[in-house]
Amino acid sequence: MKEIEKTLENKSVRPTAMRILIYKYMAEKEIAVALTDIENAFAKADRTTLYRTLKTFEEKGIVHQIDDGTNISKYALCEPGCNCEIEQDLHLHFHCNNCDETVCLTEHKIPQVNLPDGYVAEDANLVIKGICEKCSGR
Amino acid sequence: MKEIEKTLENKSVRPTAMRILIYKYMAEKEIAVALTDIENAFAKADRTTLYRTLKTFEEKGIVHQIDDGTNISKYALCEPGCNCEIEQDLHLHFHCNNCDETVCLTEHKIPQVNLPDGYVAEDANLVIKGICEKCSGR
DNA sequence: TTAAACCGTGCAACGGAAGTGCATTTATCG
DNA sequence: CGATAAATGCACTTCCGTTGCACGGTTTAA
Repeated sequence: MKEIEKTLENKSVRPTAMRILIYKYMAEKEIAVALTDIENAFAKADRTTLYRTLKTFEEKGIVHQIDDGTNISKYALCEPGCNCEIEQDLHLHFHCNNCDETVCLTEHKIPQVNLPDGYVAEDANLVIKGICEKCSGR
Repeated sequence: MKEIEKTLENKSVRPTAMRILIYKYMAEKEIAVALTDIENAFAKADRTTLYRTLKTFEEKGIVHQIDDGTNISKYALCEPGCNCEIEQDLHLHFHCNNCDETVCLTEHKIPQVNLPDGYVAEDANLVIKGICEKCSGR
């Protein structure tokens, strides 16, 4: 718990109770979460607060936003040392068509792609869809 | 014009006036279009019709849906011989951070990715974001 | 040919999610 | 303690995707 406080402070985010709880919630979940998920988990909290908390976390590099093709923004904690903004650091995401969960495959980086002349890459997003470990029965 | 009719019929879609127009519009545009784009282009047509037309087109393999990370579904015509459903055929998409346009890079396929044990890939989506040819000034 | 079935289209409305403005509370600093 | 800024909560708006229903034209079957 104290660790979370420290983590937030290191990223220059004030460790309020709400923020610590949200961080904790995301740390326990191993999958990417949507705003609605957090909303349901914390019935007490207002959606706006959660919304802005996620925005703040994202700006400060605490979480990264994931677009898994469901048209619902998901978020996941950045691994220690994750530099989302650097292209080489971009890992891919896996979305399960069965359980509808999205996970970070942190170890799997997005392969380098050669673009046509004139195109400049700044960011990349790769989502693989299929059946996840849990649902495939290994 | 007659060609479009034929194309639609070949895909077992009845070539109504509306559908031909929409097809024509998408063929002329070289970028992926959102429902709203079409809506603005055809002020007369109802949103629902366009929506369902796109759905139909998608089911019949005339267009493919593109998720470029803007949380707005875009659509683009399939190239002749495009088999969107087959993983090997998946091309990548480029979204320009400047002009906000999304294009298909049909020639650029999504590289094969090794997944952890237990994960089964069925589909993939790769979007590169950056500056497009037009905006980079070559 | 006429009736029935089907399909395409249009109108209205709903629901979910993102986002904004403003008031209020809470924390920080002098 | 008081002033200032940050965080939170409430209300509301907008946008997009989606659905239900009704009308009209076209196709199909008797």
